[in-house]
Amino acid sequence: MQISSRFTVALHIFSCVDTFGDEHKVTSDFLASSINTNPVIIRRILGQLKKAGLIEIARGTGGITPTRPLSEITFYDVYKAVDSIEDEKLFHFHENPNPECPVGRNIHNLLNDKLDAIQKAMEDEMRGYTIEDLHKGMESLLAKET
Amino acid sequence: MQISSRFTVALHIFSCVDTFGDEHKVTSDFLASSINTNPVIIRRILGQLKKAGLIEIARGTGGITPTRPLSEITFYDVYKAVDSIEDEKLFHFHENPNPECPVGRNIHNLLNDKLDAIQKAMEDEMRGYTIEDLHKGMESLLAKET
DNA sequence: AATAGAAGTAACCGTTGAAATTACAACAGA
DNA sequence: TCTGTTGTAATTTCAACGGTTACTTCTATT
Repeated sequence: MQISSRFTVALHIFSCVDTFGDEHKVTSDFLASSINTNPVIIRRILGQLKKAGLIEIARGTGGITPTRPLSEITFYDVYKAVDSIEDEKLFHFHENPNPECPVGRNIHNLLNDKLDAIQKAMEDEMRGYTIEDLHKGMESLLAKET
Repeated sequence: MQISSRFTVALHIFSCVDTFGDEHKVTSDFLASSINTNPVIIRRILGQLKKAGLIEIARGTGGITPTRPLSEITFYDVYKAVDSIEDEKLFHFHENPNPECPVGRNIHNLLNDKLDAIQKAMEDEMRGYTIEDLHKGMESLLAKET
């Protein structure tokens, strides 16, 4: 099972905004063309990023602005914004194990902190990468293109 | 998006085998009852664990045997066995970004190693927990039950 | 004030994967 | 041979994702 592409699409969006935002406006149509998807898909993801307080969106005229310095927006922030439901854990249990079975009634409690630790390890690594890292990496790649 | 319950179900199976395996045989029907699901679901997961070389299954008579010491079976082994497809990464990209867009043609390459590092952080943490840990933890919980 | 460009959003579709279920074939031990 | 159990195919239901159309709302510009 894979994490939905909304996450990588959101990072793609940030990269476009950082790279092109100064020269011309970055609209959902433009982004959809770069990513090769539908503008509505983009708008839905933009809506999630906005709802999470990561960007502001200018209506009518178009244009996307991060609300804080790029170095303060981590991959984790983006992930949480587009790819998680309130209180949803990464792992999930089969519902209603048999309480009459000793294992059944204890397994949830036994696994919980271990699974949380695994999820936390992933999220901590995510916190180690910022949109600024992404921006600099992209600049470096583009400089190499000739 | 969540990782499928096959992972926690597989851990539940191991816990049952460890806890009850000496006293009576642990069949797919018994496991299905403890987990509260269908025996066929169990058999399919058992098939994956067997295919991965983690257990052996006695046909006809029933009975599940781990193929190596419990301390040498990690959560990662179980996860890989039941919840991943050959060469499938945890994250995935939207297919075919626009090669005419500078960001579109570089984003994949730019993100790849970062996403791999995040996935690896999760998997490394998974390697830190073994079926033996699980077994001991369950014994401890059961001892506390009175 | 009217217009044009763009975001917001509802409604619907097709595809995919998970979980569940039924049914039956294959196998091993008594 | 009979019985219990695994192996597996076929089917169903459901939810989520990605895609698409169509329309409304908003804002800058003319």
